[in-house]
Amino acid sequence: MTGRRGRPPKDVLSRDRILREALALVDEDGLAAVSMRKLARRLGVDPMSLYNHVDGKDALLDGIAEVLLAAIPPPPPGAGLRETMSALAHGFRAAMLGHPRAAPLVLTRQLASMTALAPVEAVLGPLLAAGFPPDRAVHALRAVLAFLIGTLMREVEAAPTFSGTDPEGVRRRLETLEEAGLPAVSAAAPFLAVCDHEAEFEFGLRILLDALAAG
Amino acid sequence: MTGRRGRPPKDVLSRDRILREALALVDEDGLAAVSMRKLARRLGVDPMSLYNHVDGKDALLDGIAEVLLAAIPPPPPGAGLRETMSALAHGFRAAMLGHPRAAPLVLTRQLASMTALAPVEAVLGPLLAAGFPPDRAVHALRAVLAFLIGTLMREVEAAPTFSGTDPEGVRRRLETLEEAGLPAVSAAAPFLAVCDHEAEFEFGLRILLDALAAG
DNA sequence: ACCTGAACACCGTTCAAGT
DNA sequence: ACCTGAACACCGTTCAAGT
Repeated sequence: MTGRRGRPPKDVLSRDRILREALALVDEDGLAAVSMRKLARRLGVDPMSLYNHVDGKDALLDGIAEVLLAAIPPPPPGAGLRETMSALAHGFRAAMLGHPRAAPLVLTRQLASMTALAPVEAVLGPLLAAGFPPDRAVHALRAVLAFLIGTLMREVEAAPTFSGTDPEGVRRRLETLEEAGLPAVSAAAPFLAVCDHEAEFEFGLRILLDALAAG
Repeated sequence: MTGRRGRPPKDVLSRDRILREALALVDEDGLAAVSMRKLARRLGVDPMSLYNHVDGKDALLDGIAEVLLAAIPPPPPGAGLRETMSALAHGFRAAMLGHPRAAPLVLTRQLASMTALAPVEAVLGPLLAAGFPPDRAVHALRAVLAFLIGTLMREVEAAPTFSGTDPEGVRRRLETLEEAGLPAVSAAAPFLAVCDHEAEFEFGLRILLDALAAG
């Protein structure tokens, strides 16, 4: 009952509030725009106050990455191996696309925290239950994860025109590809000039899950 | 014959010399240490002189990435589809491992230059020759590339201890994994605590090439 | 055409001081 | 325990001046 009457107890600083505001800053202005000073300004606070809750800029970026990771929903409990892996892969993608400008933090950093271990457990459980020996289960997990990281990196870094929405951008890209004078590139130019990220994602994921089911 | 007598014509600045020195700087001190000023100091030149040859820091980083890409050897000319793709994949990996601290520049950036198009041509040619329709050839290329980017990112960002060389680091990691109290993670902990990057690379590559050959 | 140096508007972080 | 502000050692890049 104490400290909670009248208006809220004060918009006090906290690790949580700092991370939320930092994510908003990345969403709005991109990763390059993140600075301790600018973040402090947004929070109406002295830059050095942040250091009471966050262990420097690098730890701040790790923190943002963990917020993104935490947004991956757990897979449906009763599901089989393939459905579980597919659900987690789609959940991962959705979490990254929810904050495309922050996604490279997840895709680029080696995260050691517990938050990163939850999805690992969620994949490994069904793999072991399906009879995979632990070493092969880890192999499978890592192969799929590598693919996910690679495709999502392409998707979030891609210029919006690469998705094919902007016909002028596509035309320019087509032109560049043809001008290169490389025969195979020219022949495939219409397909190189655009990228249906979702289709690429589904294609690669299917191939990998098929291979794991077979192998 | 002019300007080449006595000692060399002067250790003059050039885009090439700048990129080589920048790569050396990344190799020695890491990406975070790269600054226009420090690079200029190494070259014995005013920072602003760099701008006569390179279009700012971002273009410099793109330039370094292109130097790395250019180191991928062309595949053996007479080879079949699978051998060609395998050779390029291994060449890509070798190029990144030659400069692990600079590799994220390649793995992270969308490169539009001609240098990036040469390997694409080298893959697409055999794919089309093998009868792949252009759209499926591009699909295949992108799936493999996504996997390569993901695995190599893991490999170059990994702490050296993750490779299993340092038994003390492995023990600490094992402990963390067991302490998490996640059953599947605990069961697979010995395999999660280390990573044989080469084996992971070969495993994923084989799966993908098999799938493409079959499909 | 290329190089220079001063200047501007920023950075992350340490440290001593406050409450 | 948390917040502050000055200070230090840096940044990338613009601009006017030199050769």
